[in-house]
Amino acid sequence: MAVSRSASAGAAKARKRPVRAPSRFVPPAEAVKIGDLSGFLGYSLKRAQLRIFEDFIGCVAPLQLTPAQFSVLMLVEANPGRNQTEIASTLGILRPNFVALLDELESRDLCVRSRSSNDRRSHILRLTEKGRAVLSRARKLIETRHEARLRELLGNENCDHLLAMLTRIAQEF
Amino acid sequence: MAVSRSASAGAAKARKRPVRAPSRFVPPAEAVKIGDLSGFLGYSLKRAQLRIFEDFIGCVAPLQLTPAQFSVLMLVEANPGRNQTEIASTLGILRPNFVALLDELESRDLCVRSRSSNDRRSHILRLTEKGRAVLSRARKLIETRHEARLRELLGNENCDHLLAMLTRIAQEF
DNA sequence: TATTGTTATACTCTATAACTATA
DNA sequence: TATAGTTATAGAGTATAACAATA
Repeated sequence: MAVSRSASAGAAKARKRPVRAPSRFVPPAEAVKIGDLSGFLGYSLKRAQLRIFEDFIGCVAPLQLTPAQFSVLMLVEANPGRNQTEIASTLGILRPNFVALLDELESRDLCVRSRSSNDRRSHILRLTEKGRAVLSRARKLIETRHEARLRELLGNENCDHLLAMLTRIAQEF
Repeated sequence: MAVSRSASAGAAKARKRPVRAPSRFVPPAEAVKIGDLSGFLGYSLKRAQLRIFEDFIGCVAPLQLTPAQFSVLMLVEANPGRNQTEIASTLGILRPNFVALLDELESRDLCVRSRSSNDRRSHILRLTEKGRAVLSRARKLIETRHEARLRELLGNENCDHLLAMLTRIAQEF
Protein backbone atom coordinates (compact mmCIF):
# COMPACT_ATOMS: atom_id res chain seq x y z
CA MET A 1 0.00 0.00 0.00
CA ALA A 2 1.75 3.07 -1.19
CA VAL A 3 -0.54 5.97 -1.68
CA SER A 4 0.52 9.60 -1.43
CA ARG A 5 -1.31 12.79 -2.25
CA SER A 6 -3.78 12.74 -5.13
CA ALA A 7 -3.78 14.65 -8.39
CA SER A 8 -2.95 18.36 -8.39
CA ALA A 9 -5.87 20.45 -7.23
CA GLY A 10 -5.34 23.06 -9.94
CA ALA A 11 -8.44 24.24 -11.79
CA ALA A 12 -8.96 22.19 -14.93
CA LYS A 13 -9.16 24.47 -17.92
CA ALA A 14 -11.41 23.38 -20.73
CA ARG A 15 -9.21 23.09 -23.77
CA LYS A 16 -9.66 21.95 -27.32
CA ARG A 17 -8.17 18.57 -27.96
CA PRO A 18 -5.00 19.12 -30.02
CA VAL A 19 -6.08 17.29 -33.12
CA ARG A 20 -3.15 15.34 -34.45
CA ALA A 21 -3.16 13.12 -37.45
CA PRO A 22 -2.79 9.52 -36.19
CA SER A 23 0.34 8.28 -37.92
CA ARG A 24 -0.59 4.59 -37.80
CA PHE A 25 -2.56 3.18 -34.90
CA VAL A 26 -2.27 4.28 -31.30
CA PRO A 27 -3.48 1.62 -28.87
CA PRO A 28 -5.87 3.31 -26.40
CA ALA A 29 -3.50 3.16 -23.42
CA GLU A 30 -5.26 0.70 -21.15
CA ALA A 31 -5.60 1.68 -17.52
CA VAL A 32 -3.41 -0.12 -15.01
CA LYS A 33 -5.45 -2.77 -13.22
CA ILE A 34 -5.71 -2.34 -9.45
CA GLY A 35 -6.67 -5.97 -9.18
CA ASP A 36 -6.85 -7.63 -5.77
CA LEU A 37 -5.22 -4.65 -4.11
CA SER A 38 -8.66 -3.04 -3.86
CA GLY A 39 -9.68 -5.90 -1.59
CA PHE A 40 -7.11 -5.06 1.05
CA LEU A 41 -8.55 -2.77 3.66
CA GLY A 42 -5.27 -0.95 4.35
CA TYR A 43 -5.08 0.27 0.79
CA SER A 44 -8.56 1.78 0.67
CA LEU A 45 -8.22 3.04 4.22
CA LYS A 46 -5.08 4.98 3.39
CA ARG A 47 -6.45 6.43 0.18
CA ALA A 48 -9.69 7.48 1.86
CA GLN A 49 -7.76 9.04 4.72
CA LEU A 50 -5.62 11.11 2.37
CA ARG A 51 -8.68 12.30 0.47
CA ILE A 52 -10.53 13.20 3.67
CA PHE A 53 -7.56 15.15 5.06
CA GLU A 54 -7.10 16.94 1.75
CA ASP A 55 -10.72 18.03 1.76
CA PHE A 56 -10.58 18.93 5.45
CA ILE A 57 -7.59 21.19 4.86
CA GLY A 58 -9.33 22.86 1.93
CA CYS A 59 -12.48 23.49 3.97
CA VAL A 60 -10.69 25.17 6.87
CA ALA A 61 -8.22 26.95 4.57
CA PRO A 62 -9.63 30.38 5.55
CA LEU A 63 -8.58 29.62 9.13
CA GLN A 64 -5.26 27.97 8.27
CA LEU A 65 -5.68 24.97 10.55
CA THR A 66 -4.20 21.55 9.95
CA PRO A 67 -6.08 18.46 11.15
CA ALA A 68 -3.50 18.13 13.94
CA GLN A 69 -3.96 21.73 15.08
CA PHE A 70 -7.73 21.33 14.94
CA SER A 71 -7.60 18.23 17.12
CA VAL A 72 -5.46 20.01 19.69
CA LEU A 73 -7.86 22.95 19.87
CA MET A 74 -10.81 20.56 20.22
CA LEU A 75 -9.15 18.64 23.02
CA VAL A 76 -7.95 21.70 24.94
CA GLU A 77 -11.41 23.24 24.75
CA ALA A 78 -13.02 20.04 26.05
CA ASN A 79 -10.33 19.64 28.73
CA PRO A 80 -9.25 23.06 29.98
CA GLY A 81 -6.54 22.98 32.62
CA ARG A 82 -4.77 19.85 31.38
CA ASN A 83 -1.04 19.88 30.77
CA GLN A 84 0.93 19.25 27.58
CA THR A 85 1.72 15.62 28.33
CA GLU A 86 -1.93 14.76 28.88
CA ILE A 87 -3.21 16.44 25.72
CA ALA A 88 -0.36 15.20 23.55
CA SER A 89 -0.51 11.58 24.67
CA THR A 90 -4.29 11.45 24.22
CA LEU A 91 -3.77 12.44 20.59
CA GLY A 92 -0.86 10.07 20.10
CA ILE A 93 1.56 12.97 19.72
CA LEU A 94 4.98 12.56 21.32
CA ARG A 95 5.85 15.26 23.82
CA PRO A 96 8.89 16.56 21.96
CA ASN A 97 6.83 16.97 18.79
CA PHE A 98 4.07 18.74 20.67
CA VAL A 99 6.32 21.68 21.57
CA ALA A 100 6.54 23.24 18.11
CA LEU A 101 2.86 22.58 17.48
CA LEU A 102 1.95 24.50 20.64
CA ASP A 103 4.48 27.25 19.88
CA GLU A 104 2.64 27.85 16.63
CA LEU A 105 -0.84 27.90 18.22
CA GLU A 106 0.37 30.16 21.02
CA SER A 107 2.13 32.55 18.61
CA ARG A 108 -1.19 32.89 16.80
CA ASP A 109 -2.90 33.66 20.09
CA LEU A 110 -5.17 30.60 19.87
CA CYS A 111 -4.09 29.05 23.15
CA VAL A 112 -1.87 29.80 26.13
CA ARG A 113 0.49 27.86 28.36
CA SER A 114 0.66 28.74 32.05
CA ARG A 115 2.61 27.16 34.89
CA SER A 116 0.56 25.00 37.19
CA SER A 117 0.56 26.16 40.81
CA ASN A 118 0.23 22.55 42.02
CA ASP A 119 3.14 21.23 40.01
CA ARG A 120 5.43 23.90 38.66
CA ARG A 121 6.83 21.50 36.06
CA SER A 122 3.51 21.37 34.23
CA HIS A 123 2.24 23.77 31.62
CA ILE A 124 -1.52 24.13 31.86
CA LEU A 125 -3.28 24.64 28.53
CA ARG A 126 -6.28 26.83 27.80
CA LEU A 127 -7.83 28.33 24.69
CA THR A 128 -7.85 32.09 24.33
CA GLU A 129 -11.01 33.94 23.39
CA LYS A 130 -9.69 34.05 19.85
CA GLY A 131 -8.92 30.35 20.00
CA ARG A 132 -12.50 29.54 20.94
CA ALA A 133 -13.79 31.79 18.18
CA VAL A 134 -11.53 30.26 15.54
CA LEU A 135 -12.38 26.74 16.67
CA SER A 136 -16.07 27.55 16.51
CA ARG A 137 -15.74 28.82 12.96
CA ALA A 138 -13.65 25.80 12.01
CA ARG A 139 -16.26 23.40 13.34
CA LYS A 140 -18.97 25.16 11.37
CA LEU A 141 -16.91 25.05 8.18
CA ILE A 142 -16.17 21.37 8.60
CA GLU A 143 -19.72 20.43 9.49
CA THR A 144 -21.38 22.45 6.76
CA ARG A 145 -18.91 21.81 3.96
CA HIS A 146 -16.79 18.78 4.68
CA GLU A 147 -19.01 16.43 6.66
CA ALA A 148 -22.21 17.55 4.94
CA ARG A 149 -20.81 16.63 1.53
CA LEU A 150 -19.65 13.30 2.87
CA ARG A 151 -23.08 12.51 4.29
CA GLU A 152 -24.57 13.47 0.98
CA LEU A 153 -22.28 10.98 -0.75
CA LEU A 154 -22.69 8.04 1.61
CA GLY A 155 -26.01 8.75 3.31
CA ASN A 156 -26.43 9.48 7.01
CA GLU A 157 -26.85 5.91 8.08
CA ASN A 158 -23.81 4.62 6.21
CA CYS A 159 -21.75 7.50 7.50
CA ASP A 160 -22.61 6.72 11.10
CA HIS A 161 -21.88 3.06 10.48
CA LEU A 162 -18.53 3.92 8.92
CA LEU A 163 -17.57 6.07 11.88
CA ALA A 164 -18.57 3.35 14.32
CA MET A 165 -16.44 0.73 12.59
CA LEU A 166 -13.41 2.98 12.30
CA THR A 167 -13.64 3.82 15.99
CA ARG A 168 -13.92 0.13 16.75
CA ILE A 169 -10.76 -0.61 14.76
CA ALA A 170 -8.84 2.22 16.39
CA GLN A 171 -9.84 1.12 19.88
CA GLU A 172 -10.22 -2.63 19.79
CA PHE A 173 -8.18 -4.04 16.93
CA MET B 1 -6.61 15.57 14.08
CA ALA B 2 -3.16 14.83 15.23
CA VAL B 3 -2.62 11.16 15.70
CA SER B 4 0.76 9.49 15.42
CA ARG B 5 1.85 5.99 16.17
CA SER B 6 0.00 4.24 18.98
CA ALA B 7 1.30 2.95 22.27
CA SER B 8 4.53 1.00 22.27
CA ALA B 9 4.03 -2.47 20.92
CA GLY B 10 6.27 -4.05 23.56
CA ALA B 11 4.89 -7.12 25.27
CA ALA B 12 3.04 -6.09 28.41
CA LYS B 13 4.52 -7.87 31.37
CA ALA B 14 2.17 -8.76 34.17
CA ARG B 15 3.50 -7.02 37.25
CA LYS B 16 2.33 -6.61 40.78
CA ARG B 17 0.97 -3.17 41.48
CA PRO B 18 3.62 -1.34 43.53
CA VAL B 19 1.63 -0.87 46.72
CA ARG B 20 2.40 2.53 48.12
CA ALA B 21 0.89 4.04 51.24
CA PRO B 22 -1.34 6.93 50.08
CA SER B 23 0.02 9.96 51.89
CA ARG B 24 -3.20 11.92 51.83
CA PHE B 25 -5.65 11.56 48.94
CA VAL B 26 -4.68 11.11 45.34
CA PRO B 27 -7.47 12.11 42.95
CA PRO B 28 -7.93 9.21 40.50
CA ALA B 29 -6.42 11.00 37.48
CA GLU B 30 -9.46 11.40 35.26
CA ALA B 31 -9.00 10.46 31.64
CA VAL B 32 -8.84 13.27 29.13
CA LYS B 33 -12.21 13.58 27.36
CA ILE B 34 -12.10 13.06 23.60
CA GLY B 35 -15.42 14.84 23.35
CA ASP B 36 -16.81 15.82 19.94
CA LEU B 37 -13.54 14.95 18.26
CA SER B 38 -14.72 11.34 18.05
CA GLY B 39 -17.55 12.53 15.82
CA PHE B 40 -15.22 13.81 13.14
CA LEU B 41 -14.56 11.17 10.54
CA GLY B 42 -11.01 12.33 9.79
CA TYR B 43 -9.91 11.66 13.34
CA SER B 44 -11.17 8.08 13.51
CA LEU B 45 -10.08 7.45 9.95
CA LYS B 46 -6.50 8.43 10.74
CA ARG B 47 -6.32 6.45 13.95
CA ALA B 48 -7.80 3.36 12.32
CA GLN B 49 -5.39 3.70 9.41
CA LEU B 50 -2.38 3.85 11.73
CA ARG B 51 -3.59 0.82 13.66
CA ILE B 52 -4.22 -1.17 10.48
CA PHE B 53 -0.80 -0.34 9.05
CA GLU B 54 0.88 -1.20 12.33
CA ASP B 55 -0.80 -4.59 12.36
CA PHE B 56 -0.09 -5.13 8.66
CA ILE B 57 3.60 -4.47 9.19
CA GLY B 58 3.68 -6.86 12.12
CA CYS B 59 1.96 -9.61 10.13
CA VAL B 60 4.37 -9.45 7.19
CA ALA B 61 7.40 -8.85 9.44
CA PRO B 62 8.93 -12.23 8.47
CA LEU B 63 9.03 -10.96 4.87
CA GLN B 64 10.09 -7.40 5.70
CA LEU B 65 7.57 -5.69 3.44
CA THR B 66 6.08 -2.27 4.05
CA PRO B 67 2.52 -1.54 2.90
CA ALA B 68 3.99 0.55 0.08
CA GLN B 69 6.30 -2.24 -1.07
CA PHE B 70 3.46 -4.73 -0.89
CA SER B 71 1.23 -2.53 -3.04
CA VAL B 72 3.96 -2.19 -5.65
CA LEU B 73 4.49 -5.95 -5.83
CA MET B 74 0.74 -6.48 -6.13
CA LEU B 75 0.41 -3.97 -8.93
CA VAL B 76 3.43 -5.17 -10.88
CA GLU B 77 2.21 -8.75 -10.67
CA ALA B 78 -1.24 -7.77 -11.95
CA ASN B 79 0.27 -5.55 -14.64
CA PRO B 80 3.49 -7.07 -15.92
CA GLY B 81 5.24 -5.04 -18.58
CA ARG B 82 4.14 -1.62 -17.35
CA ASN B 83 6.72 1.09 -16.79
CA GLN B 84 7.64 2.97 -13.62
CA THR B 85 5.50 6.02 -14.33
CA GLU B 86 2.39 3.92 -14.85
CA ILE B 87 2.80 1.86 -11.68
CA ALA B 88 3.84 4.80 -9.53
CA SER B 89 1.08 7.15 -10.61
CA THR B 90 -1.57 4.47 -10.12
CA LEU B 91 -0.44 4.19 -6.52
CA GLY B 92 -0.20 7.94 -6.03
CA ILE B 93 3.57 7.74 -5.69
CA LEU B 94 5.59 10.51 -7.30
CA ARG B 95 8.13 9.32 -9.84
CA PRO B 96 11.17 10.67 -8.00
CA ASN B 97 10.10 8.88 -4.83
CA PHE B 98 9.49 5.66 -6.71
CA VAL B 99 13.16 5.29 -7.66
CA ALA B 100 14.51 4.40 -4.22
CA LEU B 101 11.53 2.16 -3.54
CA LEU B 102 12.26 0.17 -6.70
CA ASP B 103 16.00 0.16 -6.01
CA GLU B 104 15.25 -1.59 -2.75
CA LEU B 105 12.90 -4.16 -4.28
CA GLU B 106 15.34 -4.82 -7.12
CA SER B 107 18.32 -5.15 -4.75
CA ARG B 108 16.35 -7.81 -2.89
CA ASP B 109 15.70 -9.58 -6.18
CA LEU B 110 11.92 -9.17 -5.90
CA CYS B 111 11.47 -7.31 -9.17
CA VAL B 112 13.50 -6.23 -12.20
CA ARG B 113 13.64 -3.18 -14.42
CA SER B 114 14.36 -3.70 -18.11
CA ARG B 115 14.51 -1.21 -20.95
CA SER B 116 11.51 -1.23 -23.23
CA SER B 117 12.35 -2.05 -26.84
CA ASN B 118 9.52 0.17 -28.06
CA ASP B 119 10.56 3.20 -26.07
CA ARG B 120 14.05 3.06 -24.72
CA ARG B 121 13.25 5.72 -22.14
CA SER B 122 10.90 3.39 -20.29
CA HIS B 123 11.80 0.84 -17.68
CA ILE B 124 9.51 -2.15 -17.88
CA LEU B 125 8.72 -3.78 -14.54
CA ARG B 126 8.31 -7.46 -13.80
CA LEU B 127 8.40 -9.59 -10.67
CA THR B 128 11.13 -12.15 -10.35
CA GLU B 129 10.34 -15.71 -9.39
CA LYS B 130 11.37 -14.83 -5.86
CA GLY B 131 9.18 -11.73 -6.01
CA ARG B 132 6.14 -13.81 -6.89
CA ALA B 133 6.94 -16.28 -4.13
CA VAL B 134 7.40 -13.57 -1.51
CA LEU B 135 4.23 -11.81 -2.61
CA SER B 136 2.31 -15.05 -2.41
CA ARG B 137 3.53 -15.67 1.12
CA ALA B 138 2.74 -12.08 2.07
CA ARG B 139 -0.81 -12.37 0.79
CA LYS B 140 -1.34 -15.54 2.79
CA LEU B 141 0.02 -13.95 5.96
CA ILE B 142 -2.18 -10.89 5.55
CA GLU B 143 -5.29 -12.85 4.69
CA THR B 144 -4.90 -15.44 7.45
CA ARG B 145 -3.62 -13.17 10.22
CA HIS B 146 -4.42 -9.55 9.51
CA GLU B 147 -7.69 -9.61 7.56
CA ALA B 148 -9.04 -12.67 9.31
CA ARG B 149 -8.69 -11.00 12.72
CA LEU B 150 -10.36 -7.90 11.38
CA ARG B 151 -13.29 -9.87 10.02
CA GLU B 152 -13.55 -11.59 13.35
CA LEU B 153 -13.80 -8.22 15.08
CA LEU B 154 -16.25 -6.53 12.73
CA GLY B 155 -18.01 -9.43 11.06
CA ASN B 156 -17.83 -10.27 7.40
CA GLU B 157 -20.75 -8.16 6.34
CA ASN B 158 -19.59 -5.05 8.18
CA CYS B 159 -16.09 -5.52 6.84
CA ASP B 160 -17.31 -5.63 3.26
CA HIS B 161 -19.48 -2.60 3.89
CA LEU B 162 -16.54 -0.72 5.39
CA LEU B 163 -14.35 -1.50 2.40
CA ALA B 164 -17.06 -0.39 -0.02
CA MET B 165 -17.51 2.96 1.72
CA LEU B 166 -13.80 3.65 1.94
CA THR B 167 -13.39 2.87 -1.74
CA ARG B 168 -16.29 5.20 -2.48
CA ILE B 169 -14.64 8.01 -0.53
CA ALA B 170 -11.29 7.47 -2.21
CA GLN B 171 -12.81 7.46 -5.68
CA GLU B 172 -15.81 9.76 -5.55
CA PHE B 173 -15.43 12.24 -2.72
C1' DT C 1 14.84 8.87 41.68
C1' DA C 2 11.03 10.24 38.51
C1' DT C 3 8.47 13.51 35.65
C1' DT C 4 7.54 17.91 32.62
C1' DG C 5 8.85 20.57 29.09
C1' DT C 6 12.41 21.19 26.08
C1' DT C 7 16.39 20.77 22.67
C1' DA C 8 18.83 18.28 19.38
C1' DT C 9 18.75 14.99 16.10
C1' DA C 10 17.59 11.37 12.79
C1' DC C 11 14.78 8.88 9.78
C1' DT C 12 10.80 8.40 6.81
C1' DC C 13 7.33 10.51 3.53
C1' DT C 14 6.15 13.70 0.44
C1' DA C 15 6.98 17.42 -2.90
C1' DT C 16 9.45 20.29 -6.59
C1' DA C 17 13.12 21.60 -9.81
C1' DA C 18 16.26 20.21 -12.98
C1' DC C 19 19.29 17.03 -15.36
C1' DT C 20 20.05 12.93 -19.17
C1' DA C 21 18.62 10.14 -22.62
C1' DT C 22 15.51 9.26 -25.47
C1' DA C 23 11.33 10.31 -28.48
C1' DT D 1 9.49 20.15 -27.77
C1' DA D 2 8.02 16.50 -24.67
C1' DT D 3 8.50 12.37 -21.80
C1' DA D 4 10.86 8.59 -18.57
C1' DG D 5 13.90 7.90 -15.21
C1' DT D 6 16.85 10.06 -12.16
C1' DT D 7 19.26 13.27 -8.84
C1' DA D 8 19.23 16.71 -5.45
C1' DT D 9 16.85 18.92 -2.10
C1' DA D 10 13.45 20.72 1.02
C1' DG D 11 9.65 20.17 4.08
C1' DA D 12 6.51 17.67 6.89
C1' DG D 13 5.76 13.88 10.35
C1' DT D 14 7.56 10.83 13.63
C1' DA D 15 11.04 8.75 16.73
C1' DT D 16 14.74 8.65 20.60
C1' DA D 17 18.24 10.52 23.89
C1' DA D 18 19.37 13.81 27.08
C1' DC D 19 19.18 18.10 29.70
C1' DA D 20 17.17 21.67 33.31
C1' DA D 21 13.71 22.49 36.52
C1' DT D 22 10.83 20.51 39.68
C1' DA D 23 8.69 16.79 42.38
